[in-house]
Amino acid sequence: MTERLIQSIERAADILELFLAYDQELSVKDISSKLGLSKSTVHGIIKTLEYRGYLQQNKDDLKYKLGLKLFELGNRVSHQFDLGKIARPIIKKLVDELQETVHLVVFERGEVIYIEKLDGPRALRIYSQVGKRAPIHCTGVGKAILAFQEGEEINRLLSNTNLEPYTEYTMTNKEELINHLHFIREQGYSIDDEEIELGLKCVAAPIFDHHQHVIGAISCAAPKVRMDDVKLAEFIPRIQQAAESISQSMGYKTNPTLL
Amino acid sequence: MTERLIQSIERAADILELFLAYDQELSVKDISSKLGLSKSTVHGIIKTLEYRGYLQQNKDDLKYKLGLKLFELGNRVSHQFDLGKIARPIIKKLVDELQETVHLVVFERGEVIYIEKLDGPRALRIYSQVGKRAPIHCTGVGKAILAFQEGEEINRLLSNTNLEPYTEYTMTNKEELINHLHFIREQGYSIDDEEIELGLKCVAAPIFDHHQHVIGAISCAAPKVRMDDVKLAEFIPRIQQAAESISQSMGYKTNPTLL
DNA sequence: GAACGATGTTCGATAATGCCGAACGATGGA
DNA sequence: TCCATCGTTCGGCATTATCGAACATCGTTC
Repeated sequence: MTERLIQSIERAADILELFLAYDQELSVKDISSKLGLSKSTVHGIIKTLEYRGYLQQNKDDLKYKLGLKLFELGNRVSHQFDLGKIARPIIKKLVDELQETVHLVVFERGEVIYIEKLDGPRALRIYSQVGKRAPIHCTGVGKAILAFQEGEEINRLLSNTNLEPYTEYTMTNKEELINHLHFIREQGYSIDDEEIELGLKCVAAPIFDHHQHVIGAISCAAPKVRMDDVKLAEFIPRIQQAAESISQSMGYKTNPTLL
Repeated sequence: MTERLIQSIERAADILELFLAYDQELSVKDISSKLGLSKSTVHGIIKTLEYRGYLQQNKDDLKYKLGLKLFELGNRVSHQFDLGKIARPIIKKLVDELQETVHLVVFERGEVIYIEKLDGPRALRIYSQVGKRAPIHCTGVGKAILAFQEGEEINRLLSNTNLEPYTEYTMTNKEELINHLHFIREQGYSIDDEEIELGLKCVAAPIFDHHQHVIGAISCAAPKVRMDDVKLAEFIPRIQQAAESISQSMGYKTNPTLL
């Protein structure tokens, strides 16, 4: 596949995505030095993006930040997601039943992104945030998605990742992780036991589309102290059932030959 | 101001924004005919946008839709908005008090966009949607923002608008509207009485920043039947108070010489 | 208050590259 | 099987995005 990509659009994308990495206002100088482009080039791109509402300039310090047009577009994306629409009532019911925080993520192009988060009644401060990426190797949802990839996809995805240790319990050995993924695939759900954040435990199950491909996952997250074996035994079938019911709404048909 | 904008970025923006206008999947053909560009040009731009995650192709019908990268970026924008963060608890309190739906909008570059919406306990199906634009001439928030513009700004903004009638009560006469705006400015709040949707009544008040410029507005929306004069008299000071308290959090200082 | 530094903005020349038209490929329907 | 439709590739040309340098603007220092 010999792509012929358009340079200036890529540069515009580079600039926009710089704001994802830094999460602060950036000056022309900042951007040009970080990307290794001349000030005037960056200036031209930025002014175009500003003109179209993709960036906005702070009139006090002349620095730039992401603009409202992206808010508008981003919001439209979430409405496009049938998955979100279908899953919302099911997730709501799950939160009511389990009294804990539930997440919905989608998987696309090797990335796992939180698209819905419904807090349980009890407070829980955790990493996850709608719109942010989830690591694939140390979250319940990431591992659930990874485990159900077809063929060499697991290896491909893991070769692009460097198994960053978030806590002392994060699996950083590739062999070990792959074995663990096979186990997850057999049992049909995944557990994250303080692998991304100390004191946090999650149970997750994969969601499939009508092609039997994994398109996302849901998880229930709670402090480890509230997640004992009894609770776990109670939560697991609920989450699997919810995931299955979402999958069926996406057109997924249970295939007896697969398992 | 002799802008030197970058064509291919503008074209990319044109394509992305086409999805705002049509809200459906679009094919290469659709896009090229709607924009008057050759198929190959559109193809190049689209593939670049897809490569970067700004569009995604439906593998079944080869059509495109907005991609997850925009979701990620758009979500980051909303977090950038101090206004949203500051206003949320105040809005929540307002909904509790009034038991009706409250909106928060921002004003930027002539556009009014809903950035927060908190439903009251009683159901209410209305036009507004987070991320969508609000018309300026026939919504409470739009008129509140318009009324407090400086100098010739009102005329400039209205000259770009064609006062589209949404209902039989929408003001479509420019002179009449401008008089009405002066009145709103004097009384400090605006009312929308079935001007955008039959049966819907809103009260709105403007939000100012530390430069005394209007940066947004909040409104309370309810079915007209629930919004009688008694309720109105009760709601107006609450909404004005909430708006003022948000303004003060934004650094706004009440200026006695202004009123 | 003048000189300086740092950064944003403008401008002209040039080489790169994005654009179009035409051809090719793939798919589905008649 | 042929045809129609649409997505994709390719080569040549003219457009235009890029860079460096100059200019503007702001804040700071002495």
